Amino acid sequence: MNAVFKALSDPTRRHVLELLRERPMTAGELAEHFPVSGPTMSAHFAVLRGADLVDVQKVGKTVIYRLKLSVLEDALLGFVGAFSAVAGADKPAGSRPAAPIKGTTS
Amino acid sequence: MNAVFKALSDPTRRHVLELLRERPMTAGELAEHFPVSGPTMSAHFAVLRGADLVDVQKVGKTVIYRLKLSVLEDALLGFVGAFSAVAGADKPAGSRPAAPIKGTTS
DNA sequence: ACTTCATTTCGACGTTTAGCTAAATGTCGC
DNA sequence: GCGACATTTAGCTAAACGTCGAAATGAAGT
Repeated sequence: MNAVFKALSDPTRRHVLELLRERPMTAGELAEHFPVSGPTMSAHFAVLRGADLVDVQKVGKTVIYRLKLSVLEDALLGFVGAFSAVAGADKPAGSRPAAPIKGTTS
Repeated sequence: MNAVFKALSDPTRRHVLELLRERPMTAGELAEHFPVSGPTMSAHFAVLRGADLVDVQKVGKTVIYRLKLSVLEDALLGFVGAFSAVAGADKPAGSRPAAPIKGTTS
């Protein structure tokens, strides 16, 4: 889960995931959307694989990347869900900040 | 928004936000939860401030940090919301992956 | 077999980051 | 004003990161 947030910390990788949201794409197809070198993109893909955010399928001489939506959701919604009552994520009842620390607003 | 994901990429900072979810806390109070030095924590706080994820209030010789939930939600839910139909985040209708690329699962 | 194409691995480089200690800043009680 | 306390700033080191070009791998096509 730490790996997911690490993977998400780079704009290029987030953009890759957004592209993958529409449809699976090959490495080269994805790479066309970015002004960086092939090896750089390959490194980004490796990070996404390491976070288990994508599925890989080798087809001939191309590699198809496919988004693993559930992993993204589990990490992101699991985290935000703990903060606010949203997304069906079951969060503890006592989530409403009430204790005004020690001598703050008084 | 990139700053938010960057801030979230560190486990310590995520944990700080989780602590802040319960109630506002002072820098020292937060720092007690982590095995790192004060200055290191201060640097983490600076990142969180830079991402606008916390509000700061100086009270006497202490500094109170307060979670800015809406910023967290905007970034996180805005991102996940674009992927799946969840959290009331309005996402485009054509989000269902349908095009099976070229010669994939066939 | 040889070439070509798609992608990854390797080795290097510059930047960023998390961590530290020491020192500075600011606030309180005396 | 002085000393104690809370926090930040400054200056540093080591590790991690994003990027590259060159080389390696692997699958077709000829």
